[in-house]
Amino acid sequence: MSYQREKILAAAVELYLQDGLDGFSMRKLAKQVGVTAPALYRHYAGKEAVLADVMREAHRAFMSYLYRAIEAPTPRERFQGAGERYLDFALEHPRWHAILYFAPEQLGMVELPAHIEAMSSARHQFWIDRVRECMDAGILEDGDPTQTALTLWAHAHGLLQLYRQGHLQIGESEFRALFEESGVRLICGIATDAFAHELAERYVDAPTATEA
Amino acid sequence: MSYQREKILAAAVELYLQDGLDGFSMRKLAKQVGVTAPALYRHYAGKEAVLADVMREAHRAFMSYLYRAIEAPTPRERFQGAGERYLDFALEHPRWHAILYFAPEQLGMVELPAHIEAMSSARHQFWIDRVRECMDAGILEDGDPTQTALTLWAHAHGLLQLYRQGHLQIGESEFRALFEESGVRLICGIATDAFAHELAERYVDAPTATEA
DNA sequence: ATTTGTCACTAAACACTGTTACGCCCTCGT
DNA sequence: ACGAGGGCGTAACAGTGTTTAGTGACAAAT
Repeated sequence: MSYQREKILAAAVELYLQDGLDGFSMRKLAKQVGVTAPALYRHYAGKEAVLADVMREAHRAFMSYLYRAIEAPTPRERFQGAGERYLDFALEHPRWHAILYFAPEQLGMVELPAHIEAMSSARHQFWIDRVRECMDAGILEDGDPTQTALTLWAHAHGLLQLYRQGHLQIGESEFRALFEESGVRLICGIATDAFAHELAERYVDAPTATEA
Repeated sequence: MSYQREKILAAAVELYLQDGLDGFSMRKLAKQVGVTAPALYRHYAGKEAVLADVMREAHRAFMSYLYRAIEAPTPRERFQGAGERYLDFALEHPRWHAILYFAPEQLGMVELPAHIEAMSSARHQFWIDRVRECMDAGILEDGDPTQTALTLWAHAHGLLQLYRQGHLQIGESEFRALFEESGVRLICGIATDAFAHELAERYVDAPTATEA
């Protein structure tokens, strides 16, 4: 990893955080580094390679947020803390959060690079671990932690996506409250007991939220 | 609404569905219509205006899917049917589903046009109505239907987003099953009874999923 | 019947974009 | 001292959204 490549990456991160994905161009990046655009191609194969590295930095930043939560003493606090760190990261660094979930084609790729896929899987695994230890602690209903974690992930990700794109016409503090309330709803379930019982009979593998 | 404008819109829809947002250019569109690019500007203010109309068509197509579900006789069937139509639309017409949730900046806008916001709100209202009548029918726990609908919407949207972007490494049929199972988990809740009780005490407004 | 005016269109251009080919220069190893 | 190679700049290509200026046709008005 040459010195110049690191310099380019640092400038790319700064440029992306400042101007977003649409405002990110190789010529702007070159100007910020202090060279002409073609010079960048000595160190990076193309724009997509630069953005892949920026994505990697975003993953790292995100991970550093999440891993702060595992210092808490109990599974429940780790679980809740991770949720809070997730929300903090997304709201404090919206551009970094956004790049984590850009479709490959938006970045000019056909598929995400392997090392990005790996970090994405690691993140997923983090949630699975949080869910599993909560199941072991008797806080979450037993079941496949992978699936339960996915349900949680999808819900949190979906809420953030809707907020970030303006589909929810509310401010940040209201959204924080809404995020928490919606999470509670997801954890407690939204069905009446009668309906939950009926569903539990039909989907035997599903967590029941019942038992008398 | 002139004849030529309709012709341009039809070509734009075709071009978008074929080549996606990245492959969509004013020059390609002009070629498909049979004119040169600047001619388009007599009928549309710019690319963003064309895309806004394409978005409107996508909303209409989506609505036509959703509204098929309200023919069912019971609230529960309408609710479940709407969920199925939602999934059908997203999987059968991924490009049309995608444009519904593109960020304004991706389309070169600062904010979504008012008529798009309106259709988005109408869609949200559709879900609120489904939730409300399920609450009235005693299938879903009483509460603010707006909030419960949002929880459901976020979950479904998040799952689809994750699937569409390849974060879930599975095929379509597996995803359909996963989508349904995750929905059941959301409706029944993922917490144990003890934890759900505790949460319900702290968040008095939240649905309880308890009561003996 | 001639003029006027409006409307849709084309050609050319501007300011961008990502990327490549070519040539220059400087440094490093021999 | 001298070749080799790496880093860089210039110019260029193909593409983008958009604007300006000019052309032609056709309808309305005098």
